[in-house]
Amino acid sequence: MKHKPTTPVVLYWHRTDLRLHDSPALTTALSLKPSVFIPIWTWDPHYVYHARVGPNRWRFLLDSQKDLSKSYTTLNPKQKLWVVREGPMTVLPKLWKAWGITHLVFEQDTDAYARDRDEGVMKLAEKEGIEVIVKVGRTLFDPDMLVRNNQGKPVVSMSQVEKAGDKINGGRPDRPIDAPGSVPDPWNEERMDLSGVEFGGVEVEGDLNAAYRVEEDRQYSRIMGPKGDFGIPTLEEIGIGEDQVEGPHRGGESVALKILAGYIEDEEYIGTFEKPNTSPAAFEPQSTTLLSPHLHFGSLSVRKFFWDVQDVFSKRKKEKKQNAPIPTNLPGQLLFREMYFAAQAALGYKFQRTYGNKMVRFIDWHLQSKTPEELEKEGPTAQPYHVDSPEAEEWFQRWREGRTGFPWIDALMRQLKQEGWIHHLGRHSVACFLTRGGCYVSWERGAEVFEEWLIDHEMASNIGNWMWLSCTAFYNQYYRCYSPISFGKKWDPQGDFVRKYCPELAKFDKKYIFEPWKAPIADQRKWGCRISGDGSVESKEKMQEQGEEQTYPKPMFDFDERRTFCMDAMKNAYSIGLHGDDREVLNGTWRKAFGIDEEPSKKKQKAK
DNA sequence: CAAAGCGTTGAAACG
DNA sequence: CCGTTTCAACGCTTT
Repeated sequence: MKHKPTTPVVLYWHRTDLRLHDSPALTTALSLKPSVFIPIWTWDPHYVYHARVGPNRWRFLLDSQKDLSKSYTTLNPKQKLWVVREGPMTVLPKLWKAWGITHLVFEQDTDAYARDRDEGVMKLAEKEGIEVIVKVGRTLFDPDMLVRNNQGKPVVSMSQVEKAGDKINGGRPDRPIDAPGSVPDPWNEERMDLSGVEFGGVEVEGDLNAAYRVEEDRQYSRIMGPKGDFGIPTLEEIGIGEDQVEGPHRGGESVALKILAGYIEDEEYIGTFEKPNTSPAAFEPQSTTLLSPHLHFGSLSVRKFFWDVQDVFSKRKKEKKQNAPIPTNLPGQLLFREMYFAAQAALGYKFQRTYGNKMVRFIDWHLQSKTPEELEKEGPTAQPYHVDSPEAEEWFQRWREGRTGFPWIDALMRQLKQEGWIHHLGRHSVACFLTRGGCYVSWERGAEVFEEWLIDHEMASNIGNWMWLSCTAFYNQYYRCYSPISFGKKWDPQGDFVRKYCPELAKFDKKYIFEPWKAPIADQRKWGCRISGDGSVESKEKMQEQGEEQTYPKPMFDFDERRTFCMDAMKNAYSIGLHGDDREVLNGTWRKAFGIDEEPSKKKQKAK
């Protein structure tokens, strides 16, 4: 039998659980009565260079880390969040050795990369004789358990989630746990110092976020950080200029708890909240809670959110007040999250893409992802998709940059880029527009843009929602299509939302605000903005030479024409009925099934 | 104007 | 006659 030290030296590994309240893993770690307790964050180069992360999310993460670190220091002046700069697989064994660690504790993570990483770490720890404790705390239910309760299949509907959830504690997640009132000391300064430990270096090749680095990247030089103090990275170290971070949304557990408490106080809001009735055009304040980024970084516990809302529901029920029903109410929103986590858990890496994914319908989109084999051949700097149509590529770029010429779409995309958040229904609008209701571009392109810009980016929810909106999984009523004109008018009848994010249209009458190209040229002149060109820098400059100060692009296509095209194409693709794991998709012969594998000359003949 | 698909239900068929 | 299986019809899909 192995000798167990009586005084545990506990390494607590924070990842997407940047909080002290309701953390089963942290509570367990402290219940070991550690003689030494070291809460760390590993600044993982995988996330830094190989996940798409825009400036707003970087700041949100740094906010969250700073807030947590401060909370630790408040509990114990010797404590903070100790940030180490290196990949976990190489740096953790160094820490175990240098600090004489006996226990490693962390919260179960959810996406495929994180689960692989954790499995690797656990194997290493076992070899080194470190005891590892993992607790579920990121979701209401253990996603693996939801899958097991659904006959091992990914859950694809709300009723399946409820049924599978009912088998766990009768559908009632555990109540939240209080934050600790104290934390033990780390080692003394001398023993904490890792100056003598060799820095392993990092692989920077294929940096997906290189475009944001306007300053020198100084994140990695030593394990203890450039200042040697285990400090939280700064935006300057990451190479991001302050002026790139425009959004108003800030991170941190104390911010999250304050926001939640504010909503909980408003019992009418909590009790009557129905997502479909909240406006995607509302800003300052927005119509939903905006707690999603806090759920992502774990600065808010989902169980705390769930039970605080349930308690308001119970109170209202006693008072004989109606509560909004599942799935449109707040708990329902959290259950959708569970559905996506469980689908991800069931499929692993395959969940993230079409290729090899049995749950996702195959559609002959433009800008299809390259296969893993193609990407392997082309190396880490490869373009991730095929440009099968220069026109579709142009549409995709214009969508991304908010210059489609449809003000509703452009306002949303600009809000997304500037602030890192848009309302759920706004996401529906732009996602439908890019895929089945406009551009007919692969949902995987859209998911990559959302991954980059959303401060609340969560792999499972992002991928799941893109499948939903593109009608490739979870949802299939492709004939229900969002119109960028009438849907905008419905939610923003005065056009205020459009005017805020497309300020060049600020003076346009509401009659034309969603279709500015229909405004007479005299009015366009009067309102100080000509509808012309494609919104690119070149096209704007050209107009300026002609004396037009401001321009807004013409619509990049006729929407009704595109809607008809897309619906016919979706109907065709549905009737062909391929899925991501079908042979034709894996070996590229799907083109034949769709009749687009022929030589161009043959195709022309056929068209006649 | 209709397009899809899942789960439920209840009647009919079956053994 | 009864219990079981099958299948078509129907209602519901967060927006």
